[in-house]
Amino acid sequence: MNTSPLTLNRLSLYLRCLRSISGDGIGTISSQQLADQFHLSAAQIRKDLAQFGEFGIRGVGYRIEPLADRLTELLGLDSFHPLVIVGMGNLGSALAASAGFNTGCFKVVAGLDNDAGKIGKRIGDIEVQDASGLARVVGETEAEIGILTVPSEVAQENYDALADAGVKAILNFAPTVLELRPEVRTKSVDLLIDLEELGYFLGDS
Amino acid sequence: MNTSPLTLNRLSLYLRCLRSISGDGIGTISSQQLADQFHLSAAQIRKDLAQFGEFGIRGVGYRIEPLADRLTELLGLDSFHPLVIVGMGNLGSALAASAGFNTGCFKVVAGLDNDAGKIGKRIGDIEVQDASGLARVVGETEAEIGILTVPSEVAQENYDALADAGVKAILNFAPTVLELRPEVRTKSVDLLIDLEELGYFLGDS
DNA sequence: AGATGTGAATGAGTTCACAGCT
DNA sequence: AGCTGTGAACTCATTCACATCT
Repeated sequence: MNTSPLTLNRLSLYLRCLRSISGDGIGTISSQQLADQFHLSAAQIRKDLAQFGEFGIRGVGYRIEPLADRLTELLGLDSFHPLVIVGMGNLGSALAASAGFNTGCFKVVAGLDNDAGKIGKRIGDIEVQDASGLARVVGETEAEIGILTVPSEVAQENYDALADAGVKAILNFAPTVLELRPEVRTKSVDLLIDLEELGYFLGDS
Repeated sequence: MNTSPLTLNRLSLYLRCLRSISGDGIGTISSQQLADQFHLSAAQIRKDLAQFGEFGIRGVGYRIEPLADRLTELLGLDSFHPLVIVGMGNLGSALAASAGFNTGCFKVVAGLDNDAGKIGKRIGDIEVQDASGLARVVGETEAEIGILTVPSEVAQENYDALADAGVKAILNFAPTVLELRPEVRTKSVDLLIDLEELGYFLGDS
Protein backbone atom coordinates (compact mmCIF):
# COMPACT_ATOMS: atom_id res chain seq x y z
CA MET A 1 0.00 0.00 0.00
CA ASN A 2 0.93 3.63 -0.45
CA THR A 3 1.01 5.30 3.03
CA SER A 4 3.65 7.98 2.61
CA PRO A 5 5.37 9.65 5.56
CA LEU A 6 3.12 12.66 4.99
CA THR A 7 0.05 10.51 5.44
CA LEU A 8 1.51 8.79 8.48
CA ASN A 9 2.28 12.12 10.11
CA ARG A 10 -1.29 13.22 9.60
CA LEU A 11 -2.58 9.96 11.06
CA SER A 12 -0.56 10.72 14.18
CA LEU A 13 -2.23 14.10 14.38
CA TYR A 14 -5.68 12.61 13.95
CA LEU A 15 -5.03 10.11 16.67
CA ARG A 16 -3.78 12.79 19.03
CA CYS A 17 -6.94 14.73 18.42
CA LEU A 18 -9.21 11.71 18.84
CA ARG A 19 -7.58 10.87 22.14
CA SER A 20 -8.03 14.38 23.43
CA ILE A 21 -11.78 14.30 22.77
CA SER A 22 -12.32 10.64 23.59
CA GLY A 23 -14.34 10.38 26.77
CA ASP A 24 -16.09 13.70 26.20
CA GLY A 25 -19.24 11.72 25.66
CA ILE A 26 -19.09 12.35 21.93
CA GLY A 27 -19.32 9.13 20.00
CA THR A 28 -18.56 10.23 16.46
CA ILE A 29 -16.71 12.88 14.55
CA SER A 30 -17.01 13.92 10.91
CA SER A 31 -14.12 14.49 8.56
CA GLN A 32 -15.12 18.15 8.48
CA GLN A 33 -14.95 18.49 12.26
CA LEU A 34 -11.57 16.80 12.27
CA ALA A 35 -10.36 19.03 9.45
CA ASP A 36 -11.28 22.15 11.41
CA GLN A 37 -8.80 21.16 14.10
CA PHE A 38 -5.87 21.16 11.71
CA HIS A 39 -5.52 23.29 8.63
CA LEU A 40 -6.59 20.50 6.34
CA SER A 41 -9.41 19.70 3.97
CA ALA A 42 -12.10 17.19 4.86
CA ALA A 43 -11.35 15.28 1.66
CA GLN A 44 -7.74 14.88 2.72
CA ILE A 45 -8.80 13.27 5.94
CA ARG A 46 -11.26 10.93 4.27
CA LYS A 47 -8.62 9.86 1.77
CA ASP A 48 -6.15 9.20 4.56
CA LEU A 49 -8.58 7.15 6.61
CA ALA A 50 -10.13 5.27 3.70
CA GLN A 51 -6.81 3.56 3.00
CA PHE A 52 -7.32 1.17 5.86
CA GLY A 53 -10.82 0.00 5.18
CA GLU A 54 -14.17 1.67 5.49
CA PHE A 55 -14.19 3.06 8.96
CA GLY A 56 -16.71 5.81 8.61
CA ILE A 57 -20.46 5.57 8.66
CA ARG A 58 -22.05 7.45 5.78
CA GLY A 59 -24.35 10.17 6.94
CA VAL A 60 -22.85 10.04 10.44
CA GLY A 61 -19.05 10.24 10.59
CA TYR A 62 -16.36 8.21 12.29
CA ARG A 63 -16.87 6.46 15.58
CA ILE A 64 -14.14 7.87 17.77
CA GLU A 65 -13.17 4.86 19.88
CA PRO A 66 -12.81 2.25 17.14
CA LEU A 67 -11.03 4.71 14.88
CA ALA A 68 -8.57 5.65 17.61
CA ASP A 69 -7.96 1.96 18.30
CA ARG A 70 -7.33 1.25 14.65
CA LEU A 71 -4.91 4.16 14.28
CA THR A 72 -3.13 3.17 17.47
CA GLU A 73 -2.62 -0.31 16.11
CA LEU A 74 -1.61 0.93 12.70
CA LEU A 75 1.05 3.25 14.05
CA GLY A 76 2.34 0.51 16.28
CA LEU A 77 1.40 2.47 19.39
CA ASP A 78 -0.18 -0.56 21.00
CA SER A 79 3.17 -2.16 21.69
CA PHE A 80 6.14 -1.03 23.73
CA HIS A 81 9.08 0.53 21.92
CA PRO A 82 12.29 0.91 23.90
CA LEU A 83 14.57 3.75 22.78
CA VAL A 84 18.31 3.98 23.14
CA ILE A 85 20.02 7.36 22.90
CA VAL A 86 23.56 7.62 21.60
CA GLY A 87 25.16 10.92 22.51
CA MET A 88 24.15 12.30 25.89
CA GLY A 89 25.03 15.92 25.23
CA ASN A 90 22.52 18.73 25.63
CA LEU A 91 20.00 17.40 23.19
CA GLY A 92 20.35 13.72 24.05
CA SER A 93 19.96 14.47 27.73
CA ALA A 94 16.95 16.66 27.07
CA LEU A 95 15.24 13.92 25.10
CA ALA A 96 16.10 11.27 27.70
CA ALA A 97 14.35 13.32 30.35
CA SER A 98 11.50 14.57 28.18
CA ALA A 99 7.95 13.47 28.79
CA GLY A 100 7.31 13.01 25.10
CA PHE A 101 9.97 10.35 24.69
CA ASN A 102 8.77 8.54 27.79
CA THR A 103 5.09 8.44 27.04
CA GLY A 104 3.08 5.29 26.89
CA CYS A 105 4.62 3.07 24.29
CA PHE A 106 7.93 4.89 23.96
CA LYS A 107 10.51 4.91 26.70
CA VAL A 108 14.18 5.75 26.84
CA VAL A 109 15.78 2.65 28.31
CA ALA A 110 19.42 3.59 27.85
CA GLY A 111 21.67 6.54 27.11
CA LEU A 112 25.27 6.14 25.98
CA ASP A 113 28.21 8.44 25.54
CA ASN A 114 31.95 8.05 25.17
CA ASP A 115 32.78 11.01 27.39
CA ALA A 116 34.07 9.64 30.70
CA GLY A 117 32.78 12.77 32.44
CA LYS A 118 29.22 11.87 31.53
CA ILE A 119 29.26 8.12 32.17
CA GLY A 120 27.45 7.21 35.34
CA LYS A 121 25.44 10.41 35.46
CA ARG A 122 21.74 10.00 36.14
CA ILE A 123 19.43 11.71 33.64
CA GLY A 124 15.74 11.14 33.94
CA ASP A 125 15.26 7.47 34.70
CA ILE A 126 18.51 6.26 33.26
CA GLU A 127 22.21 6.24 33.94
CA VAL A 128 24.64 7.16 31.18
CA GLN A 129 26.63 4.16 30.02
CA ASP A 130 29.83 3.82 28.04
CA ALA A 131 29.23 3.91 24.30
CA SER A 132 31.52 0.94 23.81
CA GLY A 133 28.80 -1.26 25.31
CA LEU A 134 26.26 -0.33 22.65
CA ALA A 135 25.78 -3.79 21.13
CA ARG A 136 25.33 -5.37 24.56
CA VAL A 137 22.91 -2.68 25.75
CA VAL A 138 20.77 -2.95 22.64
CA GLY A 139 20.72 -6.70 23.06
CA GLU A 140 19.75 -6.58 26.72
CA THR A 141 17.13 -3.87 26.43
CA GLU A 142 15.85 -5.05 23.05
CA ALA A 143 15.85 -1.40 22.02
CA GLU A 144 14.05 -0.97 18.73
CA ILE A 145 14.74 2.67 17.96
CA GLY A 146 18.06 4.47 18.22
CA ILE A 147 18.20 8.21 18.79
CA LEU A 148 21.39 9.65 17.35
CA THR A 149 22.45 12.86 19.06
CA VAL A 150 26.19 12.85 18.56
CA PRO A 151 28.34 15.49 16.83
CA SER A 152 28.31 15.36 13.02
CA GLU A 153 31.89 14.14 12.80
CA VAL A 154 31.06 10.85 14.49
CA ALA A 155 27.48 10.49 13.29
CA GLN A 156 28.18 7.93 10.58
CA GLU A 157 30.18 5.57 12.78
CA ASN A 158 27.58 5.71 15.50
CA TYR A 159 24.82 5.24 12.97
CA ASP A 160 26.56 2.12 11.72
CA ALA A 161 27.10 0.92 15.26
CA LEU A 162 23.40 1.28 16.01
CA ALA A 163 22.50 -0.53 12.80
CA ASP A 164 24.97 -3.32 13.59
CA ALA A 165 23.58 -3.60 17.10
CA GLY A 166 20.23 -4.40 15.56
CA VAL A 167 17.92 -1.45 16.10
CA LYS A 168 15.14 -1.35 13.52
CA ALA A 169 14.85 2.41 13.19
CA ILE A 170 17.01 5.45 13.84
CA LEU A 171 16.08 9.06 14.48
CA ASN A 172 19.09 11.16 13.58
CA PHE A 173 19.70 14.69 14.84
CA ALA A 174 23.21 15.16 13.47
CA PRO A 175 23.18 17.81 10.74
CA THR A 176 24.94 15.65 8.20
CA VAL A 177 24.14 13.32 5.33
CA LEU A 178 24.34 9.70 6.39
CA GLU A 179 25.05 6.70 4.25
CA LEU A 180 21.89 4.77 5.07
CA ARG A 181 21.35 1.10 5.78
CA PRO A 182 18.37 -0.08 3.79
CA GLU A 183 17.22 -2.41 6.57
CA VAL A 184 17.05 0.38 9.13
CA ARG A 185 14.23 2.88 8.84
CA THR A 186 15.96 6.22 9.26
CA LYS A 187 14.57 9.67 9.77
CA SER A 188 16.68 12.79 10.11
CA VAL A 189 15.72 15.95 11.95
CA ASP A 190 17.99 18.86 11.10
CA LEU A 191 17.30 21.78 13.39
CA LEU A 192 19.88 24.01 11.75
CA ILE A 193 18.13 23.65 8.43
CA ASP A 194 14.82 24.46 10.08
CA LEU A 195 16.40 27.56 11.54
CA GLU A 196 17.95 28.57 8.25
CA GLU A 197 14.64 28.15 6.50
CA LEU A 198 13.25 30.81 8.79
CA GLY A 199 16.31 32.99 8.19
CA TYR A 200 15.38 33.22 4.54
CA PHE A 201 12.23 35.12 5.37
CA LEU A 202 13.97 37.74 7.46
CA GLY A 203 15.80 39.33 4.56
CA ASP A 204 13.00 41.43 3.12
CA SER A 205 12.28 43.64 6.09
CA MET B 1 9.23 33.50 -7.21
CA ASN B 2 8.58 29.92 -6.25
CA THR B 3 11.25 28.85 -3.69
CA SER B 4 9.38 26.34 -1.58
CA PRO B 5 10.60 25.25 1.85
CA LEU B 6 11.86 22.03 0.23
CA THR B 7 14.06 23.99 -2.12
CA LEU B 8 15.29 26.26 0.68
CA ASN B 9 16.23 23.27 2.77
CA ARG B 10 18.26 21.85 -0.06
CA LEU B 11 19.97 25.20 -0.58
CA SER B 12 21.05 25.04 3.05
CA LEU B 13 22.52 21.62 2.40
CA TYR B 14 24.37 22.81 -0.69
CA LEU B 15 25.82 25.72 1.19
CA ARG B 16 26.95 23.51 4.03
CA CYS B 17 28.71 21.27 1.53
CA LEU B 18 30.31 24.17 -0.35
CA ARG B 19 31.66 25.61 2.87
CA SER B 20 33.19 22.29 3.87
CA ILE B 21 35.13 22.03 0.60
CA SER B 22 35.87 25.73 0.19
CA GLY B 23 39.55 26.34 0.66
CA ASP B 24 40.49 22.87 -0.56
CA GLY B 25 42.02 24.57 -3.57
CA ILE B 26 39.13 23.39 -5.74
CA GLY B 27 37.61 26.26 -7.64
CA THR B 28 34.52 24.73 -9.15
CA ILE B 29 32.05 21.92 -8.61
CA SER B 30 29.58 20.34 -10.99
CA SER B 31 25.95 19.62 -10.24
CA GLN B 32 26.81 15.93 -10.51
CA GLN B 33 29.59 16.16 -7.92
CA LEU B 34 27.26 18.04 -5.61
CA ALA B 35 24.49 15.49 -6.18
CA ASP B 36 26.79 12.66 -5.17
CA GLN B 37 27.12 14.19 -1.71
CA PHE B 38 23.41 14.02 -1.05
CA HIS B 39 21.00 11.50 -2.44
CA LEU B 40 19.77 13.83 -5.12
CA SER B 41 19.79 14.10 -8.90
CA ALA B 42 22.02 16.55 -10.70
CA ALA B 43 18.99 18.01 -12.45
CA GLN B 44 17.42 18.79 -9.10
CA ILE B 45 20.42 20.79 -8.07
CA ARG B 46 20.62 22.70 -11.33
CA LYS B 47 16.92 23.57 -11.07
CA ASP B 48 17.36 24.76 -7.53
CA LEU B 49 20.35 26.94 -8.33
CA ALA B 50 19.05 28.28 -11.62
CA GLN B 51 16.22 30.06 -9.83
CA PHE B 52 18.53 32.81 -8.72
CA GLY B 53 20.21 33.64 -11.99
CA GLU B 54 22.76 31.82 -14.08
CA PHE B 55 25.48 30.95 -11.66
CA GLY B 56 27.06 28.05 -13.38
CA ILE B 57 29.52 28.06 -16.23
CA ARG B 58 28.51 25.69 -18.99
CA GLY B 59 31.06 23.05 -19.62
CA VAL B 60 32.72 23.75 -16.28
CA GLY B 61 30.40 23.80 -13.29
CA TYR B 62 29.78 26.22 -10.44
CA ARG B 63 32.48 28.41 -8.97
CA ILE B 64 32.45 27.51 -5.31
CA GLU B 65 33.21 30.83 -3.66
CA PRO B 66 30.72 33.04 -5.52
CA LEU B 67 28.03 30.40 -5.26
CA ALA B 68 28.56 30.03 -1.53
CA ASP B 69 28.42 33.81 -1.16
CA ARG B 70 25.21 34.02 -3.12
CA LEU B 71 23.54 31.25 -1.11
CA THR B 72 24.71 32.81 2.12
CA GLU B 73 23.12 36.09 1.13
CA LEU B 74 19.97 34.42 -0.11
CA LEU B 75 19.40 32.50 3.08
CA GLY B 76 20.05 35.63 5.10
CA LEU B 77 23.12 34.08 6.67
CA ASP B 78 25.18 37.20 6.08
CA SER B 79 23.38 39.10 8.80
CA PHE B 80 23.04 38.48 12.50
CA HIS B 81 19.84 36.86 13.77
CA PRO B 82 19.24 37.01 17.50
CA LEU B 83 17.11 34.20 18.91
CA VAL B 84 14.92 34.27 21.98
CA ILE B 85 13.84 31.02 23.60
CA VAL B 86 10.55 30.81 25.45
CA GLY B 87 10.41 27.80 27.73
CA MET B 88 13.70 26.86 29.35
CA GLY B 89 12.87 23.24 30.11
CA ASN B 90 14.99 20.36 28.91
CA LEU B 91 14.74 21.14 25.24
CA GLY B 92 14.91 24.93 25.54
CA SER B 93 17.99 24.70 27.72
CA ALA B 94 19.62 22.25 25.36
CA LEU B 95 19.07 24.55 22.41
CA ALA B 96 20.28 27.59 24.34
CA ALA B 97 23.56 25.84 25.03
CA SER B 98 23.89 24.11 21.68
CA ALA B 99 26.62 25.04 19.24
CA GLY B 100 24.24 24.91 16.31
CA PHE B 101 22.00 27.65 17.65
CA ASN B 102 25.01 29.81 18.51
CA THR B 103 26.87 29.55 15.24
CA GLY B 104 27.84 32.53 13.19
CA CYS B 105 24.71 34.42 12.33
CA PHE B 106 22.41 32.80 14.88
CA LYS B 107 22.78 33.33 18.57
CA VAL B 108 20.52 32.78 21.53
CA VAL B 109 20.37 36.18 23.21
CA ALA B 110 17.70 35.43 25.79
CA GLY B 111 15.86 32.57 27.44
CA LEU B 112 12.63 33.03 29.33
CA ASP B 113 10.51 30.90 31.62
CA ASN B 114 7.75 31.49 34.12
CA ASP B 115 9.07 28.95 36.62
CA ALA B 116 10.60 30.88 39.52
CA GLY B 117 12.96 27.98 40.13
CA LYS B 118 14.57 28.48 36.74
CA ILE B 119 14.78 32.27 36.62
CA GLY B 120 18.31 33.52 37.19
CA LYS B 121 19.92 30.23 36.23
CA ARG B 122 22.82 30.50 33.80
CA ILE B 123 22.59 28.28 30.74
CA GLY B 124 25.22 28.63 28.06
CA ASP B 125 25.84 32.34 27.66
CA ILE B 126 22.53 33.54 28.98
CA GLU B 127 20.62 33.90 32.21
CA VAL B 128 17.02 32.75 32.37
CA GLN B 129 14.63 35.67 32.68
CA ASP B 130 11.02 35.95 33.75
CA ALA B 131 8.62 35.25 30.90
CA SER B 132 6.56 38.27 31.87
CA GLY B 133 9.29 40.48 30.48
CA LEU B 134 9.05 39.00 26.99
CA ALA B 135 8.00 42.16 25.14
CA ARG B 136 10.77 44.18 26.76
CA VAL B 137 13.41 41.53 26.14
CA VAL B 138 12.47 41.20 22.47
CA GLY B 139 12.57 44.98 22.16
CA GLU B 140 15.97 45.31 23.81
CA THR B 141 17.65 42.41 22.05
CA GLU B 142 15.87 43.00 18.74
CA ALA B 143 15.34 39.24 18.62
CA GLU B 144 14.07 38.22 15.20
CA ILE B 145 13.30 34.56 15.78
CA GLY B 146 11.43 33.04 18.69
CA ILE B 147 12.00 29.45 19.72
CA LEU B 148 8.93 28.02 21.38
CA THR B 149 9.74 25.18 23.77
CA VAL B 150 6.88 25.36 26.24
CA PRO B 151 4.35 22.65 27.12
CA SER B 152 1.52 22.23 24.62
CA GLU B 153 -1.07 23.63 27.00
CA VAL B 154 0.51 27.07 26.97
CA ALA B 155 1.94 27.02 23.47
CA GLN B 156 -0.73 29.19 21.87
CA GLU B 157 -0.55 31.97 24.43
CA ASN B 158 3.22 32.06 24.26
CA TYR B 159 3.11 31.96 20.49
CA ASP B 160 0.83 34.98 20.53
CA ALA B 161 3.04 36.73 23.05
CA LEU B 162 6.06 36.22 20.80
CA ALA B 163 4.11 37.47 17.80
CA ASP B 164 2.91 40.51 19.75
CA ALA B 165 6.42 41.21 20.92
CA GLY B 166 7.41 41.56 17.30
CA VAL B 167 9.53 38.57 16.35
CA LYS B 168 9.42 37.90 12.61
CA ALA B 169 9.63 34.13 12.75
CA ILE B 170 8.91 31.37 15.23
CA LEU B 171 10.24 27.83 15.47
CA ASN B 172 7.72 25.82 17.45
CA PHE B 173 8.49 22.57 19.25
CA ALA B 174 5.19 22.14 21.07
CA PRO B 175 3.32 19.12 19.67
CA THR B 176 0.13 21.00 19.05
CA VAL B 177 -1.65 22.82 16.24
CA LEU B 178 -1.22 26.57 16.55
CA GLU B 179 -3.50 29.29 15.26
CA LEU B 180 -0.93 31.09 13.13
CA ARG B 181 -0.29 34.77 12.65
CA PRO B 182 0.11 35.44 8.95
CA GLU B 183 2.79 38.07 9.52
CA VAL B 184 5.01 35.68 11.48
CA ARG B 185 6.79 32.97 9.55
CA THR B 186 6.18 29.85 11.59
CA LYS B 187 7.73 26.42 11.39
CA SER B 188 6.82 23.55 13.65
CA VAL B 189 9.02 20.64 14.59
CA ASP B 190 7.10 17.79 16.16
CA LEU B 191 9.47 15.19 17.54
CA LEU B 192 6.69 12.92 18.73
CA ILE B 193 5.32 12.67 15.24
CA ASP B 194 8.79 11.90 13.92
CA LEU B 195 9.06 9.16 16.51
CA GLU B 196 5.64 7.78 15.71
CA GLU B 197 6.46 7.70 12.02
CA LEU B 198 9.28 5.32 12.86
CA GLY B 199 6.97 3.32 15.09
CA TYR B 200 4.84 2.48 12.08
CA PHE B 201 7.67 0.50 10.54
CA LEU B 202 8.27 -1.66 13.57
CA GLY B 203 4.99 -3.52 13.33
CA ASP B 204 5.85 -5.99 10.59
CA SER B 205 8.73 -7.75 12.24
C1' DA C 1 -30.49 15.19 4.59
C1' DG C 2 -25.87 14.31 5.73
C1' DA C 3 -21.44 12.39 5.56
C1' DT C 4 -18.44 8.88 3.58
C1' DG C 5 -15.61 6.76 -0.24
C1' DT C 6 -13.56 7.48 -4.61
C1' DG C 7 -12.58 8.42 -9.65
C1' DA C 8 -11.28 12.56 -12.10
C1' DA C 9 -9.00 16.99 -12.12
C1' DT C 10 -5.70 19.83 -10.50
C1' DG C 11 -1.39 21.23 -8.45
C1' DA C 12 3.32 20.63 -6.67
C1' DG C 13 7.71 18.67 -7.20
C1' DT C 14 11.04 15.85 -9.62
C1' DT C 15 13.28 13.79 -13.49
C1' DC C 16 14.20 13.60 -18.45
C1' DA C 17 16.39 15.01 -22.35
C1' DC C 18 18.41 18.15 -25.07
C1' DA C 19 19.52 22.82 -26.87
C1' DG C 20 23.02 26.15 -25.98
C1' DC C 21 27.10 28.04 -24.05
C1' DT C 22 32.29 27.69 -22.80
C1' DA D 1 33.62 17.46 -25.12
C1' DG D 2 31.41 18.86 -21.03
C1' DC D 3 28.13 20.84 -18.10
C1' DT D 4 24.55 24.22 -17.42
C1' DG D 5 19.72 25.92 -18.04
C1' DT D 6 15.11 24.68 -19.15
C1' DG D 7 10.76 23.14 -21.48
C1' DA D 8 8.29 18.78 -21.46
C1' DA D 9 7.10 14.49 -19.28
C1' DC D 10 6.25 12.24 -15.33
C1' DT D 11 5.29 11.10 -10.49
C1' DC D 12 3.41 12.15 -6.18
C1' DA D 13 -0.08 14.58 -3.40
C1' DT D 14 -4.16 17.26 -2.73
C1' DT D 15 -8.69 18.90 -3.91
C1' DC D 16 -13.10 18.49 -6.40
C1' DA D 17 -17.35 16.65 -7.16
C1' DC D 18 -20.52 13.30 -6.91
C1' DA D 19 -22.41 8.55 -6.51
C1' DT D 20 -23.39 5.79 -2.50
C1' DC D 21 -24.87 4.49 1.80
C1' DT D 22 -27.30 5.32 6.55
